[in-house]
Amino acid sequence: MSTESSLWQRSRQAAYAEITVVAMRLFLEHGFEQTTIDQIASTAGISRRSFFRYFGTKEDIVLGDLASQGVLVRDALEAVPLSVGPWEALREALGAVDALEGEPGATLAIARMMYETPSLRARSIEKHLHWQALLVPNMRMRLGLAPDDVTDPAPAALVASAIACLDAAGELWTRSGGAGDLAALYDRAVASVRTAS
Amino acid sequence: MSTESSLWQRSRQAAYAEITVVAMRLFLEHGFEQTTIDQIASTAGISRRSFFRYFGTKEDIVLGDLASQGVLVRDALEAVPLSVGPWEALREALGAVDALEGEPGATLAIARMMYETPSLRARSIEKHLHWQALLVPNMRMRLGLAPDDVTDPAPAALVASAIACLDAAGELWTRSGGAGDLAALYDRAVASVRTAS
DNA sequence: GCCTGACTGGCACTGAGTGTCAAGCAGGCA
DNA sequence: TGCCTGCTTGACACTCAGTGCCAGTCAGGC
Repeated sequence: MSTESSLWQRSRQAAYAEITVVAMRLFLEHGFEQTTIDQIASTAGISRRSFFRYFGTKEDIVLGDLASQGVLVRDALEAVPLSVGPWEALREALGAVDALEGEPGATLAIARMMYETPSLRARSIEKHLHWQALLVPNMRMRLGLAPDDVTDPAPAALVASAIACLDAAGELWTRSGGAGDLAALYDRAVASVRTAS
Repeated sequence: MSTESSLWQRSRQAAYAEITVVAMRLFLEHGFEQTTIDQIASTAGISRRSFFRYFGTKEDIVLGDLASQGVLVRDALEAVPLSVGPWEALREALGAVDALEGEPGATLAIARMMYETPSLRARSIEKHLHWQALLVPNMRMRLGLAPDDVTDPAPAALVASAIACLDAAGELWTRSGGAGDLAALYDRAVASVRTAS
C-alpha cells in the first residue's frame, strides 16, 4: 500500500508543483489580483474545476506552505529545553522557518507581493494565527501554567508578540529590498518590545 | 451648506443604522455566512445595488468603518504627551476604542461571530494592520527616531505587539463568555510580554 | 418651468467557489 | 483477456460577492 500511495502521492505532488510554478510566474508577471484562476488553469493545462481540487483558494498557492511550516515551528519549539526562557525559545523556534528560505530573489518577490496584496496579507496573518494556536500549549507549559489553564492570556500574548516582531522585521526587510539580515531585524524588534518603558 | 449637508448626512446616517440593525439581526439569527446580501437588502427594503453604496462588503457591516476607527486610535495616541512611555501611551490609545463598546451582550455575540467566521477574522486583521500603519509614525517619534527613519523595526514591533496583546485578551474574553475585564486581561498580557525572560 | 446634482433601482457582467454527473484511466482479479 | 472497482478529471450549472453602466426620480436653485 505504501508504494501505491507513493505513486499517487508523487503525481499529485508533481501536479502541485506544476500549478505553483505556472501560477507564480503569472503572479509576478501580471500581479496577484490581476491573475484569474481561469488563466492559471488554462496555462497549467487543467480545467478550472480541477484547480480547485488542488488549491482551495488562489491565496493557497502562495501561502500553502505556511500551514505545514506551522508544524515545523511547533516541533522546533518543543525541541528547546523547558529551562530556556520564553523569548529565547521562540527565537529558536521561529529561526527554524527562516532557515529554509530559498533563493533570496524569489523570496523577496513573493514577500513583496504578500505585503502589497491585502487579501494575501490577511491570509498570511491567519496562517500566523494558526502557528500561534500550535505554539501556545508549549508556551503555557514553559510559563509554568497548568495545561488546561486557559484563563491566562500570557502564553498567547507572548507567542503573538513574537510573531508580530517577525512580521515587522519581515516587512522592513522586504521594503528595504532584501538588504540586511532578517534575524538581526527580528532581534532588534524583540529587544525594543522587551526594553521599552 | 452645512444645513443641506446635515440633511443628507442625517438620512444617510439613518439608512446606515437601519441596514446595520437589520443585518445584525439576520447574522445573529442565521449566521454570518448563511446570510446573503440579497436577504439583507430585501429585508431592509432597498435594492442589492443600493446596499453596496452604503457598505463596500458584507464584513463592513460588522466591523464598521475601518478608517474612522483607525483615525480615532491615532488621535488618541497623539493626544498622549510624548513624555509618556510607549507601552503606557499605547494602552491609553487602545483604550479609546474599547470605550465605545455598546451593551456587553451584543458585543460578546459580535465578538464570538468574529472569531468564528474566517472572512470576518481576516477583515479584522486588516483593520488592525491599518491601525498599525497609522500609529507607527507617532511611535517612531516617541522612541526618539527621525520621522523619515524607516530602518528600525522598533516602532512597528511595539505597535504590533500591543495590538497582538489586545487580540489575545479579546479572544480570551470572548471564549470565557464575557467574564472578566478586557482591560485587565490586556494589562496582564502586556505584563507577560514585558517581563518574560 | 427648467436645470443640475445626488440617490436609486435594474441589468448585465466578471470572478470565486461548490455540487453533480458522466467519462476515462489506472490496478486487481477471475 | 475481459470485467470490476476506485479514483481522477472535465464539463456544466449554479450561488454569491462585487462592479460598471444607464435610466428614472426627486430634491433644491435659478
